[in-house]
Parts: sequence; structure tokens; C-alpha cells
Amino acid sequence: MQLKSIHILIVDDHPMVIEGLKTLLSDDERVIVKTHFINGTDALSYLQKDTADVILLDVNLPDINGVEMVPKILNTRANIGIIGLSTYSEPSIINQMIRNGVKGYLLKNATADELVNAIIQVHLGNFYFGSEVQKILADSVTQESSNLPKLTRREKHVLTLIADGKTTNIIAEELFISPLTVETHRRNLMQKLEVSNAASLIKVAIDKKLI
Amino acid sequence: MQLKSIHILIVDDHPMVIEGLKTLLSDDERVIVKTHFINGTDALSYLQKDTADVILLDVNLPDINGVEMVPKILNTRANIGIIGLSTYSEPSIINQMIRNGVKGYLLKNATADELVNAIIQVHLGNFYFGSEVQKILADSVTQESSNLPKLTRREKHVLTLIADGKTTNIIAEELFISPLTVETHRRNLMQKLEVSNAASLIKVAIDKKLI
DNA sequence: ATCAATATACCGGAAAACCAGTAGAAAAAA
DNA sequence: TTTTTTCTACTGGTTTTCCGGTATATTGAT
Repeated sequence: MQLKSIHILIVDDHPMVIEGLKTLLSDDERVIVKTHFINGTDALSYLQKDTADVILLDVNLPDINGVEMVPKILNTRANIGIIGLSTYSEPSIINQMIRNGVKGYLLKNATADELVNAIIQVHLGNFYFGSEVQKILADSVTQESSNLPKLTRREKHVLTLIADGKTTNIIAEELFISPLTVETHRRNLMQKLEVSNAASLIKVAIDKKLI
Repeated sequence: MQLKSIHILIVDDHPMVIEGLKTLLSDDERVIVKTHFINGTDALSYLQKDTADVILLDVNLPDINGVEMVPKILNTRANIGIIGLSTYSEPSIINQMIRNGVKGYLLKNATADELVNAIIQVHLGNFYFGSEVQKILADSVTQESSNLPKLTRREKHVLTLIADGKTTNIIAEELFISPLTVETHRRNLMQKLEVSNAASLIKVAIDKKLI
């Protein structure tokens, strides 16, 4: 029934992880580990000539950041499925990986079942995220959306105009109000978001998804 | 074999879509459409008392924005799977939906197969995105990552410090260089990103994923 | 009708950012 | 090794932001 196995590439600098993955996958005939690399550069140069179906990519490589690896891989071989791997859990990293194009993400404590499942789904072109990863992502959303400072309509408006790079005077003209008023709004915004200048105001506003 | 059908809730203000979905799903005994709502408010108040397994949620509702609906739904019923639906394709909308917690996303030209597949996968706790949706997301990543202004290492570093709300003088102290140099870096950054102040510098830097 | 929140506006002064240039040293690329 | 890029630093001046207050009109909710 199984005519063609899925070819796997492992990119990870921990020998233990490599061996562990190989062992976990050796029992399943649907997948076959082609080879492995212990750094990003070697993996990328391999992909110049050869290819694979699915890459298991560690986030913490010695040379190239895993997050940066993803677009590099996809630029070379657009239809490789990439599954991110890491021991820990930072939601921002996972989010970046997803944005950059990984199709799956697993923590290294994933079971053989999960691993094979992820590989198969990703190879089919679907997404697969381990249950712990999903929990982490869900938590990061709810956590961030809590304790949001309440901005008034006017403040939100002024905020977006500041983000557009408009000065107090320009904003005042656009809103037909005094520059002094605009400044008050800006100051209230900064106070509410607990920052001391416009640059970080924009930063935390975006972080808190107010823009 | 099929003991329990997956209970579906449709939230969409287009009668044609509602009927279409119901017809597409009527043939499959694994899913059963419980009821539907033509606006967000009614759907939310329904969820106060009753529940469902999977919600098919239109993005363009008359009262509440679909993007905002998602967290509202998940706050009430955390383990409902939400599948976003829309006719068109704006990547930013899809991204927002995903960030807010949808488990799937389909365009309205999805086939019955895709639809049922998505429902089943989402109900299992997995993600499912239609092939067109995946293409859109992939395009948006590569498109945005192109024509990026090239920042030097030092500039990137200064950029993040600015985003942290640090002033020129503070940054100079941290980097053991003259404030005048830091200012030069800031000005070069602003020129490269084509903005005229630090606030919008941070904005476009985040937009272009340089931070 | 009343109270709280919001939007409006001001003063004066200090700090920081912004602009237009120039230019040498160090590092990286050719 | 030469060339290019990056990092560094400066002068001198203008504009804008930031801070600590204060204060009234308007709007929204109860």
C-alpha cells in the first residue's frame, strides 16, 4: 500500500535529538530520514542540489537563527514542508516561525505518533501543531488581550495619526482642533501605555494590538 | 460507525451562503448544522446558553466585525473550533483571524470536501486552511519580505533600542559611542524607511518585520 | 437631572528630536 | 590591494516633543 515514503531532513545541532528522531521514525515505513545536518549553512547548501519532502528544523542552530532559516529554505525549495522544533515555548518565536512559513511546530517532547502525524499532514499541505504548542499560542493571545488599557475613540484616532508619522500640528489641522489638545491626547496615550515617547508608544500599541 | 455528528453553527448574513452551506453539508452524516445566525450579537447570546462543536464564521457581519467576534466566542466557549469564511482574500484579515484564534479558514468557493475536511480537522483540534488561503498567506509573506531596505547590524540594534523607548543619549551610553553617532544612525534609519520621525519609524519597521 | 468620562484648551520651560551638511576611521567586499 | 560600505563623529540651527500643572465645555450614562 505504501509506495513512496516521505523523505525527511533533520536540521538540529544536538546529536541526541537527531538520534532520538531517527529512532522514533525508524519504525514507521511511511517516512524515511534521508540525512541530517548540524547547522543551517550545510543544510542550505545541500538544498541547492538535493531536496526532501519535509524538514524538521530546530530553532536554535549554532550559525543561523531558525526563524531566518525558514524563508531561506522556502526561497530555494518552495514546496518543502517545514516543521519547527524546539525544547521550550516562547510564543513570539512560534508566531514568527508561522509567519515565515512553517507548516507545523512541535515541542521536542512530542510522541512518535504526533511526529508522524505532523509529517504526514504537512506533507499533504496541511498545518499541524502539537497540542502543547496550540495551548501556548492560545494562552499568548488571551494573555495579551487581557489588561488592555482603555483608549477613547479620539485617542485611538490620534494614535493612528501619530503612527502615520504626523506631527502634533498636522494632526491638529486634520482634526480641526488645537495643537495643544492633540498634545494632551498624546500625553494621555503615553501615560496609559506607560511609555515616555512616541516611538515606544507605537511599539507597545502594536504589541497590544491597539493599532 | 458514526455515533455522534459534529454540531455546526453558521454565522453569516447572506441567506444564499447559509443555504449553500446547509446543502453542501446535508449529504454528510458526520456533520449536522444545528442552527444559523445572521449577525454576531444573536450568535453570541445563543452561545451564552447553548453551544456547538464548530462555528462557520463569516468575516463580514453587519453588526460585529468577524475578527472581533473570535475572541468573544472563545471567551464564552473556549473549546469551540472556529472556521473563518470570506469571499475575498485580504491577507491581513486572515492573519488577524488566526492570531485571534480561528482554527481554520476557507474562501467561500471551497468544495464540500474541503468544507467537511476542515470541520473534521478543526473538531479534532487541528488547524485547517484551504489551499487558496495558504497561497494567499504564502504570497503575503514573500511579497512583504521583498524590497526590504537593507539595514546594517548597528542600525538594527539602534532600531530596537529606539523601539524600547530609549533616547539618543541613553542609547549612546549603552553602546559606548557618541550621541551624535546614534543620531546619525537614527537619521539613516529614517531615510531608509522613508519616514520623518521615530514614531512612524517604529511603525513601518514593525510592518516590514524588521523588529 | 446629575455625575463621570471625554474632549477640549492653555502656560512655561526643559529635553529631545530633526535637518543639512561634512568627513575620517574601520571593516568588509571586490 | 583597492574600493565600497559601515561606523563613527562633528557644527549649528530649527522644530517638535515632553513634562507638570490647570481648567472648562461637551457628552454619555444612571
